[in-house]
Amino acid sequence: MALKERQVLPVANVSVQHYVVKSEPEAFSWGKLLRDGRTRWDGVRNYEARNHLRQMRKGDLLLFYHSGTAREVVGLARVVSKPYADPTATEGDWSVVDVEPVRSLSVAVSLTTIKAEPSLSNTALVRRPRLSVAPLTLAEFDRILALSQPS
DNA sequence: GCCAACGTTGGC
DNA sequence: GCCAACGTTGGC
Repeated sequence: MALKERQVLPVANVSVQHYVVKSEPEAFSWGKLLRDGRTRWDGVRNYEARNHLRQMRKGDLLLFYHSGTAREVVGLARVVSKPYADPTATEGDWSVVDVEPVRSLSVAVSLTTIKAEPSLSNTALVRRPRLSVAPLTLAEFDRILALSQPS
């Protein structure tokens, strides 16, 4: 099932990297990204998260997670720019990428579901709850997408 | 709303 | 360079 998913993605090759990005829906929601069609993923002020942003390439795939009240993965997005300097930063050395939605997940995958899944016990969502931009292995990415398929 | 986790800052 | 204080994030 996850394989079938990947076949319909616009960019599907082995060099694609996978990440999870978080946002509180009150601050910036998946729905807003769908409406806007594209956004600049700015405001990251954590070095580890920034370094992940800097490693991103065009075509990399992002799971979009709602933190705070929702606590679920709700969408699939992709990186559509190289990393570049965050124009909202008044001091310091921060980076952004531009992001576009690919599609909403059929069923949102809750943090509860993710925590109950043994194969996902090492994900940043479980182990690094405060890290807002984190890499996923292909297996983790595929597993979360598989959990989003209605049975 | 609380608080644990944890990253950052600044005094020494 | 250590570490206490502080601020922020995000789960509960």
